[in-house]
Amino acid sequence: MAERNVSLKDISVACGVSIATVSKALNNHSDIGQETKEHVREVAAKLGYRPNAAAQALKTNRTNNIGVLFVDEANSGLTHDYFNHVLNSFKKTAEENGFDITFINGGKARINNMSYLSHAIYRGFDGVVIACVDFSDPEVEELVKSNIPVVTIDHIFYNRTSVVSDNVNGMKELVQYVYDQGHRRVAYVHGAGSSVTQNRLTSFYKTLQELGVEIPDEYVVVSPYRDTDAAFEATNKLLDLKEPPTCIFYPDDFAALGGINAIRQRNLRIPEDISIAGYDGLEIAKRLAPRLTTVVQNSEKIGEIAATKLIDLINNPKGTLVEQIVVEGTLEPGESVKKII
Amino acid sequence: MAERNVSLKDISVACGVSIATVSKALNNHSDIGQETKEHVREVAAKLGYRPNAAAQALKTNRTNNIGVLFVDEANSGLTHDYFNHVLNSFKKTAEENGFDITFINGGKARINNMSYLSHAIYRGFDGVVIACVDFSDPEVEELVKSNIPVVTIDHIFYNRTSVVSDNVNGMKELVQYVYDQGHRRVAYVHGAGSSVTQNRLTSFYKTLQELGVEIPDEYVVVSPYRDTDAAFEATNKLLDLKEPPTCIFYPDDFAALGGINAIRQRNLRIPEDISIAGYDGLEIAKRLAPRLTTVVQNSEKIGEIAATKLIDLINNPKGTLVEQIVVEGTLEPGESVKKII
DNA sequence: GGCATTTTCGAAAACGTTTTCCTAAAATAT
DNA sequence: ATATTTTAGGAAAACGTTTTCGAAAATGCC
Repeated sequence: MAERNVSLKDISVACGVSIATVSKALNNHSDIGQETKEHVREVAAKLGYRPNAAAQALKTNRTNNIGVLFVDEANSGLTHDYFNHVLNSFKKTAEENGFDITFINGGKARINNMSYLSHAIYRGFDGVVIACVDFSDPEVEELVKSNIPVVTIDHIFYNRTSVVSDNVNGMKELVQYVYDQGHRRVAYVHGAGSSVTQNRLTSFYKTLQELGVEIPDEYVVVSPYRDTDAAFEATNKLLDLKEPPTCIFYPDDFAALGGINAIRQRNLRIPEDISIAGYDGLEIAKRLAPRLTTVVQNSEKIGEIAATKLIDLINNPKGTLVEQIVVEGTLEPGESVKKII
Repeated sequence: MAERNVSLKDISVACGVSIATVSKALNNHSDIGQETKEHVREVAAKLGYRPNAAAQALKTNRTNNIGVLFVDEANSGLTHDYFNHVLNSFKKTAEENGFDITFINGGKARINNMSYLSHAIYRGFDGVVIACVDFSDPEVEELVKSNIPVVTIDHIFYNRTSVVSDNVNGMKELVQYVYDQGHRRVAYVHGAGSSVTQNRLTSFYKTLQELGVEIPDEYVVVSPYRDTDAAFEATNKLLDLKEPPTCIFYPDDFAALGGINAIRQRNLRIPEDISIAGYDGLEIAKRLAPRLTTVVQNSEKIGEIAATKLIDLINNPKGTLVEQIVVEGTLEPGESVKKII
């Protein structure tokens, strides 16, 4: 930080014009002559000028910066295999539109112990994307009620645009597929806690009901989302039943790994002895042997749409309508569900 | 953005003191009386004051913001399972120290087509962490030669502090382990391109040489890092040899999955018919059956140290010494290497 | 009570922009 | 030739802070 960065003033003295002229020339205003524009730009380039984001933000109230709220219970937002795909896609299209991305930090590690909203105001984010958090957190609510443009992912707030994966339809297809393979005794390891998993569970029940399949209460057991060890336990519980299921649904692919381990430990084979299905369509689902039957969520599209919508909102806060966008997933049959008869 | 945010001036009129006094009161300067301090703070809280980062940055030349350069060839930075663990850990300790994190965007999606350095200067990052990029990129070099505090991860630049995973020793232990299990015909799928994979390869050669094991040239085949399909092909090439290896090393756990698929496709069993080893220690390594023999890198520690060192550098640019920190990994024996004899 | 300190506070400049008006000159019209 | 319009550029305020320096008020000391 020894030498100062070159500023508009430096260019202005080098060019013999005013600061205003330099600013307007660089921003291509119409009230500056063509040759002065070119001259100013040349000198700016020669001097190695780079604009100062802080000064611009201070003056214009625009930062070209989007806040990302991406915290889950385990504080593992970035290592969450589904959400980091969403985020990566979000980041890509945000950057293509000239926006940077910075995290709104959570947990106890806050700057100055600021709330999410305070943090967003402090940094002057033009907009905020919320995903992968505890949506019942009052601080999230505070943020959602603010007048900062917000897009939520995989959760719907009244009066805010959101983009959600179609868990209802995805689960419906998955259940239908398993049913079509002949399974009637199906169990569900339910990853309680979020509207996402709740939607999946509800759809699970509803679809089976429509198909005329009844499932005993003990076929539905709760286990935290994305927790292989808990899924391991839950699976054992199911396998210990006097009449165990022929197929087990997991709340996510990762949890399915826990199930696989429990099953293998009993020297049972997948899918010959018992079938399983995951959800998410993570990379590993394809790579496992046997390939996991799952629903692959279109994380790329979700991130892209979220970014596009948020930027629309930023550029036109009043004129952009609030909407709920549902992104379809696709059933990936895999090999982990056996065809019965 | 309807209503203006409350500023120091608002507090100053509400309190009947000057702006300077308000600023000093909030920043706890010693030349403000205790009661005025308290009064100012009360009013500030009541009014819902939040500082303005842009104004502070403009005045102080500090942003409390760290730039993250995290781009790989496939532009999959965030979905890279090793690096997102590193980043997650980096983020955590940075935030604990009052720093935010924003990405320096790469690819063709640059704001105003700025170079990495320009972007960093534009945003006024207090420091930058570089990882997971093409380190031979001239733009990276430009950034590294600048006077912005920089810490690099898994790559060493002269005169910059770096924190690297000990790939040399890790690979040495892994080779030694495989050797101890009785393997003498070992092959290597080399993920060319980075100093990381280069170090692993070199260590592979060196350790075998020390052990008196010679390996034919065709036992080393190149394949891109983290590419399951390419690893699939590479594995097939190795299995087609008249005298195939008894154990295959992969450049990373992910690539190992490609190998597993190739092996399984031939109805060979792991490890009974052929042994394999990965590198990285990703979550999946533990979850595969059989559990993958690998070296687990201490991604959490790497991220934490990188953040700590960068912040040291930021807070004391002259007084902090440049160093290369090597973080040990740990051998995870797993079950994918068979004991011969 | 007078002097020297110490404490407490404020005026003002500065950081690097953008933008609103305003003016002077140049171009055009009459 | 004069009147009118257009074009090109500048002065200055403003955004919200921090910080320097100086001044006034309070306190200490004899």
